[in-house]
Amino acid sequence: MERPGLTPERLTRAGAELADEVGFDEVTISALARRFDVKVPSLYSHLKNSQDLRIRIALFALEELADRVADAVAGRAGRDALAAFADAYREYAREHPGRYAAARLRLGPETAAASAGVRHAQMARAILRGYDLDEPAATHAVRMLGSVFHGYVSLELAGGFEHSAPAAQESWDWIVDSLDSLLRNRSTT
Amino acid sequence: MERPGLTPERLTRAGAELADEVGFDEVTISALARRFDVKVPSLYSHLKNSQDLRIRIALFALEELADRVADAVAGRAGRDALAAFADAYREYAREHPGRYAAARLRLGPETAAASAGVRHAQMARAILRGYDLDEPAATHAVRMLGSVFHGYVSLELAGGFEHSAPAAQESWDWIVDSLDSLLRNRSTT
DNA sequence: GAGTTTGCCTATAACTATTAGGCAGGAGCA
DNA sequence: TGCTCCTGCCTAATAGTTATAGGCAAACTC
Repeated sequence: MERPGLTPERLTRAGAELADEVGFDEVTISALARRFDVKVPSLYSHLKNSQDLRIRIALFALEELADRVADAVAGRAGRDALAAFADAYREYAREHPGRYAAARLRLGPETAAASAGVRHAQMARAILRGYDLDEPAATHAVRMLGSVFHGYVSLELAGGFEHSAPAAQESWDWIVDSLDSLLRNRSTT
Repeated sequence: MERPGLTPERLTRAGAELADEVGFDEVTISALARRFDVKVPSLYSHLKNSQDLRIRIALFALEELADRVADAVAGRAGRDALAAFADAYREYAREHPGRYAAARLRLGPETAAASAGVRHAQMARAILRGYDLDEPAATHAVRMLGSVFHGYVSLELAGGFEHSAPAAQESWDWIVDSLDSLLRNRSTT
């Protein structure tokens, strides 16, 4: 009898793929066991429970997304950086809807503090360095950017813009443009 | 044996209350049956299945929220209307987190078209009348407002602003203010 | 090569969703 | 008042998911 060689990492990765295929809410220990052709209780040697699986997928997605965003904004500044930042989020969500949903999972304070969520916040602040905002405006702006991007992406994923003109891409460009000029207007210089 | 007098409407309302207490995802046919002190299969005379229950709660929440928003913006225009619109959403979400989550349930095209979701879109457009935007800018703006408000509220409900200064209310005011000036700048007049 | 550990297994129990079919009490009619 | 019917909640049964306990054999350790 060949051992499938289960590990928390492999299970997490497979869980992320499963999430993209069937939706994060549909990620279940049972489905994961089926995918590895293994009985359900076998997974409990590697995962505490199904919430543990969800959290692992969330942390994995946060890391992966942070890497992508970091890569996208590297070497850019100002409007360019803002657009790269925004597009990185949107593209990740479109490519990996299940992982994106996972990244929105509510984490406990300790878990959140140890997650790549911290990098996300740092990168958002870095983007804003190009706009010369002082506190508390910079914090407000970070929150606004997070809200717009997350809100737009989740409405788009929910199909909100599917059956109406203009295309989602056009509104996205318009919004990124608007945010750029808004932030420039709010600049202290 | 007294009959509890179940109806789809009573079940929907109780489901909405349950959602606010335990979260929309935790709303279950079983929990609802317990709440009415009735056996689980009894509910199937009134509800097609658990997805049907979810959809009913979603439609109920959309109606209730639309009523609130309509009430809030009545007789207002411009910045005033924008703030009232925004606050109505945020307050509803804070007061009824489960119902708010329900209102974000993905509905089928036919169901969505027959829901109060249509009124929401109309109200957003009405707010923008005060800013003289032409198409397609008006549509872009509707999408942006929806994104910001939904994004902010869902990040706030997820606890994203809990452990950092400044208070969520301050950022909210700053954002509404910023959107107002952004829209005025984009005005055609 | 014996002993130990690891990793997947069977068995079991609880909860949820769903369907089928039964029974009793209230509504309508004589 | 008595009969019938039908509505509304019931019991019974099946299936899927989560979770725990304990077994057994393959794979490391020395």
